Amino acid sequence: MTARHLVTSALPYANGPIHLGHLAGAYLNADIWVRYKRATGAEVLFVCGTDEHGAPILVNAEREGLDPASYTDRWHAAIRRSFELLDVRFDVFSRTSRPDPHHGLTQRVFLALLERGYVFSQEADQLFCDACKRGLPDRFAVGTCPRCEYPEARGDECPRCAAAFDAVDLVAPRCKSCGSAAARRPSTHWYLDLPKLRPLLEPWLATKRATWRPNVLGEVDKFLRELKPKPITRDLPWGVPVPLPEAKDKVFYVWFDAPLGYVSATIELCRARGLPEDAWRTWWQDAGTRLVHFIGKDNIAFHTVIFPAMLLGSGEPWALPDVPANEFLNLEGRKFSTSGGWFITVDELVERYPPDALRWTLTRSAPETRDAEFTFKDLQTRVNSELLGTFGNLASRVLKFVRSRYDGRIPGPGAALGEPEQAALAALRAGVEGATAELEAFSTRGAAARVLEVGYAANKLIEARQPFKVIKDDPAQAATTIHVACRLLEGLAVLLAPFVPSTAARLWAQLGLEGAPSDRRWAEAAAPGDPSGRPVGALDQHLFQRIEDHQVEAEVASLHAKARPPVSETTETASTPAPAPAPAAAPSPAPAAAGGAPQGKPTITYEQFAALDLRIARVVAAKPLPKADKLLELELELAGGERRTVLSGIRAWYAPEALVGRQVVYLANLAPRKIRGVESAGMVLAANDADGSAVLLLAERAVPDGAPVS
RNA sequence: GGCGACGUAGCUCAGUCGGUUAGAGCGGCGGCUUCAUAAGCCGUAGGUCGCCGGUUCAAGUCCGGCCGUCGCUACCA
Repeated sequence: MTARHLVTSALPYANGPIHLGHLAGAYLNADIWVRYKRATGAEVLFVCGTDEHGAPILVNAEREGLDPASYTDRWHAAIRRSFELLDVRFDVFSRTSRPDPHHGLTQRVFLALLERGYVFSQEADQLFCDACKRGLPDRFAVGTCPRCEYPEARGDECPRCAAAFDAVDLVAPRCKSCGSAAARRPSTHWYLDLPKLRPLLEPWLATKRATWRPNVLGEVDKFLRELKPKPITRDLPWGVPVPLPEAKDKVFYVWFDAPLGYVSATIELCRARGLPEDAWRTWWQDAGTRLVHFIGKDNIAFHTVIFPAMLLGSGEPWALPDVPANEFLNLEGRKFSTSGGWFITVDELVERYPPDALRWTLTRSAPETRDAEFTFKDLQTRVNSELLGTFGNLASRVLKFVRSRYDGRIPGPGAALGEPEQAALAALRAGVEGATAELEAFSTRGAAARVLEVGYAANKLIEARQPFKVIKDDPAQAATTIHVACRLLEGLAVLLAPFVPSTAARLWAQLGLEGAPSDRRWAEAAAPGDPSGRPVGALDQHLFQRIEDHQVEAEVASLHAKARPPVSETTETASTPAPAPAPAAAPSPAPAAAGGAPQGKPTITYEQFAALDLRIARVVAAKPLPKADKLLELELELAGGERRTVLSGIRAWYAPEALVGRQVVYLANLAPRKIRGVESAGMVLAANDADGSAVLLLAERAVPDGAPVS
């Protein structure tokens, strides 16, 4: 078995708080696994850090009037603190915005890939609109479909024949906004040639098929089927610069540099420890190291295909990972939604509950095989019934008995071990074995269940022997039982340590042991030492505190109070003062959203503005468009009962029935466009919120339908 | 819409390679116990394993179709 392990947790994107869903998905399980591995004597490095590049951070920083560096400073600090509060202890928690070593490393890997032919640049003609004086991304170009000659094809796809192509393939391309003919200008982009890397990738993946989870393999296969070159450069002022003279003003796409953040964090740590400059290679480029990426299901393709492809293609002997990806955690029956207010931050929960209560609950409900659920009722059950009822009460009943009947010293075995004692010790050994097997398969949830079973067995021993009763007639027997129970508690402290570290340490002290349970080797949990005669420690504090019904009710109520209704009603104005800007924090590395910053557009004349036929229109009917997740088909009424059908991509944020009767702002003279088989006449105006959600512009008070807007 | 994962007791979830009467915890009901934090232990009720079809001596498990949930992706004039 490999004794050196490099463990990573997905780099959180530095634009929002960490919530329970993130924790359960990729951080807590990693922390537990690392603690377990260390207890087996393995050498482990646990690295993480914030992912700080990409357009969303740039945009959000701008909105708050901050430069991206100070913006990410804030979130980096907040996220780091949240992990500390829950005792998730990384060896290093870095950030991808540090030029040294992160930028240098990223550039070096890029150059290696380039040199070996796995990155190619394409000086593709990019469409430019000279009238608008800007480049035309796919979406802003229209033209004639090269395949079916449909005259209104979009830049990337033909709505009629469904052909996919590049904007420059369009026949007679023109600018979508002003309609003038588009010019071509060469522009260079760099691509990671994934199809070319496939031969390196597949032999390695083949070795993983037997052990990886089905959810992971499913994503891998899906991604491999559609493997195509991926662009790795962008025109942004924030990111790792592309180290080529011809790539001035270009940076790497955030997904390219982010996973290398794992490596740069390692380099940073080695430096901080004063090791030689190449020491990090022991962790990343030595056959004796096992690499494990803990991530959520949204990140699978990046960690199983793209990042390994980058490493393989660079020609250095990189370690390649195992990828235990979790599914998602829901909260009280709904998805976590930062923008919808349906979330709880770690910081806020730690004010009311001990970290260990949260760690245990999240572990027991971890979404290892499918989406799972966190509820406060569940927290209560797991704390009251499992932690307190099974473990806490066990410690209490046994140790207090030692205190009161044996003068505070653990008795030696007064008699030979009987069947119940043997059975209990066998259960402990089985627990160690079972938990080990689960952990080796990356199931912290399964392992916790096995530890719980040891607790059950210990309680059964007490019931079977009734030492509190037997002590009168057969003191030797009672002493034997209590002696064995103390050994079980010692084993349990070792087993519990990765899951509930601070509680395990307190139990350790209550047992009168020196040091900490994490000092003890994991396998030795099965055979605790002889505690005879050892004085127990202070018992003035219970291991766990009960969670009362009223607490559960209060939590659920306050969650509902701060939540916006899911998709039911249009948001009322003028209420929430929009406190913390909290766009969804995607566990990352993830690709940046494609939508770039709405850069300031060129000044236009009044005539140009007046060319827009803006009007107020009443929504008289609304229904989801079939086969489209985002689109709503709206029936609008203008003056004199004139009706228009318009499509709008707001389905995620507005329930159709809630829109009927509302007066929206409508652009009436936009060229009609057929989408998904339905012709949309014009568009309804909406603002884009920080998290990308749409907020409709509505008439502040009722006006006649069709009223002009100017 | 395409692709993927999932759908098991009132609730939360286990079920390895197809193999006897499908399991656990919580909740319900009945009992025991009082060392212990109203904690513990025993027993019991409760399931058409989403639906339909197929393969097989045998299907919760494999295959196909359908429905539902979630994710990725497309649509967001």
